[in-house]
Amino acid sequence: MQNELKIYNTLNRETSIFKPLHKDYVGMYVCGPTVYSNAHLGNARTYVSFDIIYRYLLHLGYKVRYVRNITDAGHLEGDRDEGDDKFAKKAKLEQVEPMEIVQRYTIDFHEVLQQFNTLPPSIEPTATGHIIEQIEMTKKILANGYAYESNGSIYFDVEKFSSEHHYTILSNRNIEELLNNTRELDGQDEKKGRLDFALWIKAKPEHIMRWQSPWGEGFPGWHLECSAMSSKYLGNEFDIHGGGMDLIPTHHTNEIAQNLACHHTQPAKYWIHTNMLTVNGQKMSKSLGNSFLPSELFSGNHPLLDKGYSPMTVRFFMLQAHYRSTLDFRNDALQAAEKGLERLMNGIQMLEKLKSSDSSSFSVQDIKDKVYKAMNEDFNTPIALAHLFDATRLINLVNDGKEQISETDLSDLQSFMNHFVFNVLGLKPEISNTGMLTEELMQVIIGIRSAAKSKKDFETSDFIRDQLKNIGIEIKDSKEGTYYKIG
RNA sequence: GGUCCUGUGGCCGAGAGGCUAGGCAAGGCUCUGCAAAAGCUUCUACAGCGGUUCGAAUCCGCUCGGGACCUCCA
Repeated sequence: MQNELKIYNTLNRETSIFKPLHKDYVGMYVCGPTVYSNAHLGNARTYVSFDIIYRYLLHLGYKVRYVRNITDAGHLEGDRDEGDDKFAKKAKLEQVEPMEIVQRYTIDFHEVLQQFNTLPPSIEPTATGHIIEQIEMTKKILANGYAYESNGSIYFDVEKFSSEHHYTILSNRNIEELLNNTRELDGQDEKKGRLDFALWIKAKPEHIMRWQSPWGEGFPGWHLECSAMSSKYLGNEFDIHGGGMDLIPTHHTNEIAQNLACHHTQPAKYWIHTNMLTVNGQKMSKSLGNSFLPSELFSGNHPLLDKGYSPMTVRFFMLQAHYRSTLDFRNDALQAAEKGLERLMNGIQMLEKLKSSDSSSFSVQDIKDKVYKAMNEDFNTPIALAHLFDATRLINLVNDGKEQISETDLSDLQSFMNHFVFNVLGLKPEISNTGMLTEELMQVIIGIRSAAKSKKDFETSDFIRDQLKNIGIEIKDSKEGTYYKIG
């Protein structure tokens, strides 16, 4: 099963069988957030997508080292390589220390990802914790002749690099066009070429976040940190490098260039890129001002939403689309996901109560094979889910006595469904946080109502039901008994 | 302006030459004191035009929509 996993690789735009560099081990680096503001839902989608990839690799038995950085310095506004970085800017705005900004939004990021039930990475390095490594790398790139100093800053020489290497291998862009693109350049005297980017930036006097370097006080360029940290924790060559698609043309392109210029190796064997989350057909982004905060989504406190949706509904919603497709975010679609998730979860609950027969009228192995096949096709979660829904239908049919399942098949299906849905897809049952007292009180009330019902005192039973409904508690009678739902 | 991607039923979304995706919604049925829920089941599709092919949603061309990147972005 393991050897059948296929991954789409941005490097050659082909889907091919995944072969790790070292048998049974996988090194995976994913570009993390720049923590200068709240994580929005688009950010969350990327990390949920890589969470699925991480979980599935673990499920296949790989020992995975998953490194995801926190960018807490050096990320410039624009590519002008001048002025304040994002942290200093925000810090000024909010009148706090830059590291307070970093702290606040790092915590926010972790909280958001936890709500979406993503597993933490193995290592989560920060840019500020790896200044020395970045300086060392800059030195090497300088020594190798792919960078130059200009007014206390160090720039990567793209033109020189591209004469020897395929600079645009990831983006598949035409380098000549990029170089000749007559887009407006405002005050770029320091750089030789318009594509050149900063490895190290000289700090202005008012700049707070600054470090001592051979070239004076300054701070590192954004692209360098990922190169430095991935090399440090995963080696010069590792298996998977991931991130959002929007990182392809600049950030990842430059990362590859830096690694080649420094170590003479292409860092990752497989480059995986996730697609964007859109709102009404447009990319969700901070600059467009159409981003959703997860908290707004959970509470429903947003003009585009009718109501709030739980983190698991949103996670499920994301899984219903392939990670390389754009996913359009809208109220109706969330509503549909909420119902769909409920159906799947009900199926899993039902599975526990199923009675087995002497033989099975359908093949459990067949279901499992189809689900694995889908996941092996570049982590195709929508198809995997489709087959899990087929399984759900069969579970319900067994319950209705229209299909049969043997004892061994039943326990096989139980462990498979539970493991796959909870551990691989990372869904979890939503626990109502009403507490034990509410639960006990509800059981008392339901008991009274059931007693009235059995005496055919429907006036009383309906009265209880109506009163509860008024305070937002719904009573539902089913064959298995009466249960309630809050909200 | 340049480069590239994309257009699937009421909605979201898979598929990528012949074989039903799936979920939601809608209709029917079952269960039920009633209601709700739940379950089963049915239906509706491949932007338009032309071409290749025995056969196209899937390949090619054109037209018309939508989007991304070329600036920071997950």
